[in-house]
Amino acid sequence: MTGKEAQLRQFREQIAQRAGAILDLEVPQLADAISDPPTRELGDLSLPCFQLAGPLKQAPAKIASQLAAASWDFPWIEAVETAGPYLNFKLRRDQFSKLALERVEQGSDQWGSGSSGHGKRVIVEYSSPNIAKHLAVHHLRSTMLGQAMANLLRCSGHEVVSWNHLGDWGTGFGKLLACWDLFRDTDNLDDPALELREDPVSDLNALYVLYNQASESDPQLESVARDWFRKLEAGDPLAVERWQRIRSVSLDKFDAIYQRLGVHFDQTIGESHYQDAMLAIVKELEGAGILEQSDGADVVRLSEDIPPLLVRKQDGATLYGTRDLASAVLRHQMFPFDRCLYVVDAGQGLHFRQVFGVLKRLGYRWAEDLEHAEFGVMRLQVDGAWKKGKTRGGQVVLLEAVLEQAVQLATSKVHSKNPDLAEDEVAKIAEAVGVGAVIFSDMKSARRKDVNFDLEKILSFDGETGPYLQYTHVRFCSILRKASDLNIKSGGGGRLVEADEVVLLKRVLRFPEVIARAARDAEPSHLSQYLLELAGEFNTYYAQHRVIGDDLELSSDRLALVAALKRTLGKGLELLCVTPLERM
RNA sequence: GUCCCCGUAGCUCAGCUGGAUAGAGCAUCGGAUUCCUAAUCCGGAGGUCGCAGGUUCGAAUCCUGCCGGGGACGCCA
Repeated sequence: MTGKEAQLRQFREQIAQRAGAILDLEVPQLADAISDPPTRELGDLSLPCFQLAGPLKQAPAKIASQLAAASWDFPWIEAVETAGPYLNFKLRRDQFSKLALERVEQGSDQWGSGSSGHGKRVIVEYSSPNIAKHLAVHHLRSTMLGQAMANLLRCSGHEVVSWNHLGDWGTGFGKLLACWDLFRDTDNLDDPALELREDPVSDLNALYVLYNQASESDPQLESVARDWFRKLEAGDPLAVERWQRIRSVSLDKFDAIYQRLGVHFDQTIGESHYQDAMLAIVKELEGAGILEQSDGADVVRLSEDIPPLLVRKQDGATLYGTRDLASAVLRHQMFPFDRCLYVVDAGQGLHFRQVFGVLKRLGYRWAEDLEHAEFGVMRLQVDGAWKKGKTRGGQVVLLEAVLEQAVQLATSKVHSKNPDLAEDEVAKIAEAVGVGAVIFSDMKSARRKDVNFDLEKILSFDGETGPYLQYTHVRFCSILRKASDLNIKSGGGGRLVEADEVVLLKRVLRFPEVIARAARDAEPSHLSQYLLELAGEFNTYYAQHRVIGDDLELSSDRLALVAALKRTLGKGLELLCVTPLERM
């Protein structure tokens, strides 16, 4: 509850409540209407009176004057003035800054967290790569957006189950299982054993390519692969063992990268897990009488503007959609949820509408709580033009390679900026800066927008970037370090009377609201944008004022402001999986 | 053809539930470093918010139509 109290909203609500009392009028959402005036000269908070005009049958400007004439005896209000239909409040800065800092302090480690999700459970599905392949840059979107959403939801009080829906099943794996025998002379996967290799996934990929080349001249190979997959489905011990090993080395590789990115899953359940559940769901569809035959396949019809969902092929095999139906049912059994997010690219929009639609037809009320948190495609530069990055044609850019490049560049930059640092510290900082730059660039703008993966831009580290935020955080830390050396303690804030100090405090107090909104909309960019604004405002302030100066008491109050900013930016960066740094 | 997403400065994007003069970054031009990190800051230039209607006291924001870009549309995932 501390979190909820420590918001700018509390100040707005007090104003709204008083306005209602003066006018003897109930206006439910009045506090939401209170915002910032366009210029500082006009005041610090503003209440537009348009909405009040209707119920009161008076001109907005007249209502504003009436309100201005009444008593506003809050200790933190200095003056109330009208500007036409707007009622503008000037804050009493000494009081306001004191209250504001107190509220951040009350939040302590919980600063930013709220209670909007209290008692609610959310499942977030994201990342969901295919085993036996490398994570590529295009996996970054789902992985980081999903992790940030999970963090934001958790921070706003939800119980979150993060879910990795692994692509670990399908006829394609038959080929890999066959490779063990087919290419013994080229690469015997038991010698050295897959698990002991430096890069087992690359070796598997190489064999996969060999297989596809071979099958062009020898069509028989296709059926060999099918046989192996059939064996796998039937539970043949050798097939299962080989598949397990592929799965296991793949997961090890994923985990290494997930760890670098700050990504963690509560559940890693692959498509292989739904064999029985799929049979059950098909039976259920039959029982409900909504499974129909169409061209020899089984489909479920939906409303007019959506094509039917294909549940079973002519040969009786199940499909992607069947798996998603089964998975949704199982999820709800395991963790009855209030909301279930699928962080999957926008191209799957129709697919999810179909799956959700079928579950609704089955009468599952929780189907309303399924949500496709779609995002735009990542495009790569190919011959000067931006193209969707697909695995075809070997054009895939490995995520690890991108991270390496970013870290390398960061390393040389740290060296030149800070030559005195120890080597292991440089490595740590460069890792955080390089990886942070890549992550932040992906979460800076609205998730629905397509993004061009512009490595040059990502590695520029200037302007609205992850490193910019980290640098700002480093400034906070430097100031606090210096103060600590000089033995200056944080003050209560009563001397923060500069206009830009009020701006900064208002910004800080908005933090919990921003998190709640970002969690509600499953939109990490709300937080990214907020942090950029906070950093920008501070850096402007920093250029004009000294925090630690001759006036000891003023210094200690400004230190408290810096501490509040540091707490806010630090927490915000963590939520976005960017590491806040002490130096760089 | 049907459906979904997008269209704001040269480029990349913010703009909350409609509110006062539409904001950043990059690029460009000019400036700031005896002092808490210049990965920063300040200033200049740059916009009929795709177009046309409508709703409203008020529209970049909501509704309709059109134009442009991207994507998806049954036996892949």
